Amino acid sequence: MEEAIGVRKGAWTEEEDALLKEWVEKYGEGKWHQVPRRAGLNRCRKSCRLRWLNYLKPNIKRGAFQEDEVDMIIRLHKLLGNRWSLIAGRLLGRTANDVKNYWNTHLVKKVIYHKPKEDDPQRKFATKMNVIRPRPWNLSKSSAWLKGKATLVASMTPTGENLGQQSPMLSRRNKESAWWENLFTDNDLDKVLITSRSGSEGQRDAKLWPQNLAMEEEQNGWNELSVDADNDPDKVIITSRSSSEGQQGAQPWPQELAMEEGQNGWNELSFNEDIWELLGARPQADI
DNA sequence: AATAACTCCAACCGCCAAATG
DNA sequence: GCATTTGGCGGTTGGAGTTAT
Repeated sequence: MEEAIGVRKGAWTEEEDALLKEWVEKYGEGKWHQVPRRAGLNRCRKSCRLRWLNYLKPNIKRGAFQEDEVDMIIRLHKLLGNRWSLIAGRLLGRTANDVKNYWNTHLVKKVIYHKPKEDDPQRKFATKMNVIRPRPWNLSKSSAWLKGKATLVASMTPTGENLGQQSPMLSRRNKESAWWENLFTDNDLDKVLITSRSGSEGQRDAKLWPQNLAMEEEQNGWNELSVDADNDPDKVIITSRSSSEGQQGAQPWPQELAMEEGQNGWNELSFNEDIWELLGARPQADI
């Protein structure tokens, strides 16, 4: 099944790099299973792919991370979690491995999300939320959603009430596809909104964007993600609360970053703004 | 100068989902 | 519908280089 016995491991030699580079430049990326044999490399397909993506691919940026890159990593990590490939996709010339390594060696100790104290009286109102794990997907002729077979809208209230028709077969990728679809569109805004809120209770004010970013669900309850007004990335708060506890309208408070899959909460968000614009980033072209 | 401790990063590993037969 | 193959991802590790003692 997997790789053949006796393949080389460890650091790549210049000769191996040259062979791999030559093959990819000639035949293009992909078909990695063919690469070792046809390029004359005694390496596994995964090793070839990784070597190309992380080292040999043109336009890969080397050297220290710039201040703006670090800031972007921190902000995107707060939004996306350990989705290194997605984060790297927003940083020109950086690979997912670079970003991951940088995070693990430089940032993981520095960046601490707000955590509620054990005796925080408001802690009990916290509800666990579904983690939204968007993944890049490729359009395929067999994609169910493309054929209109998949139910993309599968909203749930924080109390677990299913608002839409959620197929039991709705895979994680389907959910993520839905997330991405809605990321750049403003449909279904009456179901789930991501919007800005003014400081006053319940008011929305798009002009204040992005001072205070909130996700609201106009159903039985609501959850929110907020960004502090002083734009200090270290003060970004990801929080949730349940209106069923009678706390709707209270000022946001730091909550445990408790976004977990399979719990009650929202499954889908709709952004009526370009989130990358808000983050000060533009999607990069493939590197 | 020797070596222990630490840092960094390239590479490997295991898992998952989509594609394919 | 099922089994296998493939591509891709995030987590982890090993070793080279650097710094501290």
